[in-house]
Order: sequence, then C-alpha cells, then structure tokens
Amino acid sequence: MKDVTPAPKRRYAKRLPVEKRREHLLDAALRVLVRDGYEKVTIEAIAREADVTRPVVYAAYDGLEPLLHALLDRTQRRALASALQLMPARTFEGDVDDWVLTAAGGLIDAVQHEPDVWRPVLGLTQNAPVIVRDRIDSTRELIRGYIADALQVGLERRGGPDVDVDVLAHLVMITAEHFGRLVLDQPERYDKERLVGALEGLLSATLPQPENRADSA
Amino acid sequence: MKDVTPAPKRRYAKRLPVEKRREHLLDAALRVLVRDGYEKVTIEAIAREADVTRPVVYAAYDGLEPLLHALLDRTQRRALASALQLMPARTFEGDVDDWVLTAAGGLIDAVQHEPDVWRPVLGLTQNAPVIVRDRIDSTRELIRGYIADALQVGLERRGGPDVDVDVLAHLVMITAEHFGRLVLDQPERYDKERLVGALEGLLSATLPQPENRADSA
DNA sequence: ACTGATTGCTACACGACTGTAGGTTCGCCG
DNA sequence: CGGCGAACCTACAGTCGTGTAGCAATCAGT
Repeated sequence: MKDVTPAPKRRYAKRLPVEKRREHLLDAALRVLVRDGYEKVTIEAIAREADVTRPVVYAAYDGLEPLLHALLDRTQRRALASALQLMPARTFEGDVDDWVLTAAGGLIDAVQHEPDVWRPVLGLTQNAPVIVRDRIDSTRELIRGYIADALQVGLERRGGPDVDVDVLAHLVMITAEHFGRLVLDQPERYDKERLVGALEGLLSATLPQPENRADSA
Repeated sequence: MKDVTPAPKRRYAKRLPVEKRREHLLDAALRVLVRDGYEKVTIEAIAREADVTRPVVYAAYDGLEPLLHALLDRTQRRALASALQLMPARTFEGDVDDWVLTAAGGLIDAVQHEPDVWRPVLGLTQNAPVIVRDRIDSTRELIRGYIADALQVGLERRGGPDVDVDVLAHLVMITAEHFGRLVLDQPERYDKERLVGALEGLLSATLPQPENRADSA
C-alpha cells in the first residue's frame, strides 16, 4: 500500500531566540499579506509561510492581533519615516508649488523603492481588518496635519486667496495616495514623470504664478 | 427544571416565492454589510439576519459569490444611476467649473440621501472581498471615462492650458469619492456647504477666470 | 560527553462556516 | 377537504482556523 499517511515527521525548524523569531514571523506575515491579502493573514498561514508550527507563533505573540500590531509598528516606522522626510522643514524657503512637486516625486520614488511596505499602507492589499484600518487612519491624520501646516505657511507667505486649508490638505493627501496607487498598479501607464508633469501643469494654471513670489521678500 | 434545551423549534418562516426571497436576502445581506463590514458577510450571517436557515439561502443563490454579485448588481443600478445623472449632458453649455461644482453638490446630496447604498461603494465598509473590489473598480473606470470626456470638452471650449486630462480625471474622481466619505464619516465637520465652498475657492484660483469664457463665443 | 533549560512539535478540544441529504410543513387548487 | 408540490427545516459531514497541554529535540555550558 502506498504510505497513506507517511507521518511526514516535520523536520525541526531552526531554533531562534524569541526576538529573532519575532522578526522572522513578521517577515512571513508581510509576505502573506502582500501575496494573498489581509483576509488570508491568519496564525495558521503565517506559521505555514514561516515553516513553523502554530505554537511557535503563539510563543512569540499572544495571537493575531498583537502580531499585526507589531507588523504595523515596523511598517509604520519605515513608511512614516519616508513620508515625514518629504514634509517641508520649518526653514523651507521655496514656493508651495515647489514643495508639492518635490514631495510628490519623492513619494513616488519611495513607493517604487519599497512596494511591499507601501502596498498595505495604500490599501491596495485586499481587506484590511479593522485594527489595521484604524492604525493607518490615525497615521494618515498625522501626515495630513503636517500637510495642512505646510500649506498654511506656504499659502500665507505667498499671500494667495484664502482657501479652506483643511479641505485642501485632504485633497493633497488623497492625491498623493492615489499617485502611489497608480504607480504600483499600472507602472507602465503612469510613471513618475507623467504624474509629476501633470501636477506641474495643474499648478501652473493656478494663481498666483510662481514668478509673483520672488518680489515679495 | 429550566428547560435546558427547549428544542426551540424554529418557527416556520413566511413562505416566499424565489424572486421575493432573493430580494429579501439581498436586503438582509446589505444590512449585515453596512452594520458589520464585508468580512462578516457569510451565508450563515445572512441567513440569521433574514431569519431563515441556510438551505433557504442556497436555494435562492448558488453560494456567497453569486449572492454578492446580485447585491452589487442592485447597488450598482442605484448608485450608478445617481452618479450618471451628475454627468454633463452632451449639450451642457456652462463652464467646466460650474459643472464640477454642480456635480460635487449633487453627489453629496445623493450620498446623504442613500448612505447605505453609497457606503459600500465608497469603501467605507471594512474589507471588501476581491470580487467586490473588481466590480467597483470597473464601475469607477466607467465613470472616470465620462469625467475625462467632460473635462476634455470643457477645457477645450475654454481654451485653457493643456493638462493631462486622464490624470486630472483621476483626481476629480478621487476628490468626489473622498468628499462622499467625509460627509458620511464626519457629517458635523464636513457638510455640503463647506466642501462645495472649498472647491469653489480652489477653482476660482485657477486660470482662466470664469469671466474669460463669456467673450470667447 | 552529559544534562537541563529552551525551543519546537504533536495532538486534542473547540468553534464557525460550508454544502447537502432527507424529512416536514404550508398553502394552493382541484 | 384532501393531495401534492413548493418552500422550509433538521441534521450531518467536512474544512479551516484557534488556542493549549504535554512530549521531544536541540544546544549551551560544564
């Protein structure tokens, strides 16, 4: 008889101290996440991907939720760090338009450089659980605050028409996110050059023109 | 003795012909969806919500996927109908800005009027399964096509600067969607007046000014 | 090499959902 | 009023994920 259940006797996984194991598991979780979407991220699947049994996962984390939080912490550190670097320094001297264009380009670069970090953040990955959504939402708000501040300062300096900075920050934010999604989803159709170029075209159609700012200082 | 297992003997649900039952089930599914999010939409949950047993659901639909498709068909008919009404008629005479503002206001009205229809579409409901996402994405593209056409015509008529209409259509689209989300999520903070007002402010800062268009005809 | 603490594995008890077979009730229609 | 088909229900078998108890393998230090 063909060995119906050859009792495959799982080969012992390499032993790791807890901290190493945690990193290992987060890597596995991220792979599953990017490959299969949020709904497939289970303790079971992570254990499989990490080539370990479930009890090992439970030994490292108290369950799926803490694990996801840890994964988000790590991802957030990476993504948020990149994103914040795009924010204008207090001492930023140029025009708001310049900042927007620079930041847009920088974001696109960042996204293309670490797609696996950004894909979950941009919501491309299917089915984010509530805890993930909440986390991302709060991060979004943080960033949006920065954007609003930058716009406030920039627009005041320029002395442009008074706009609803809060709403505008929303629009800038979702535009940035959408640009990220576009380059990830359809890189051949929408590349950095095209998107930044389009944005530049739009901004140049806006009052006041960049040349107005030079003589205000 | 307290009847430990009183054999609750489910009371017979009202008998319905298949078509009626289908509508009934879709209603139940939508309630579950809006209340608990996509991840909780299961045959089981729908049956519970509809106060029927699972076999009844299976008698009406071949499984969860067909049922969801049907639900999307119905929702799409409603949402898409509203959305398309906002598209400019071929004979639209006014300025692009006017159309954008009118459409934005109309969309906000529609969203507030039928929140349960729009919430899933706008992705507020947590965790859309792949089939739902695909469906919504294709609808989105359809609408975006309309927007692009409208912008093309409107901008040519106005003779404004040549912008990347395709990218601009993306931005108009996501702006509209985001406005919808804002009024649904934080109605006290963002109401129709504020959003449309902000948009108007932004457009008025754009060249050429509306008054330029009158003398071009 | 020996030993014990550390890390991993097997195995079990649950719980939720799926899908279906087969019996039961309802209500229309002769 | 009796039958008969449509519509509903119960019950079962199967799958997949959770969480935990207890055994087994590994490796570090003597």
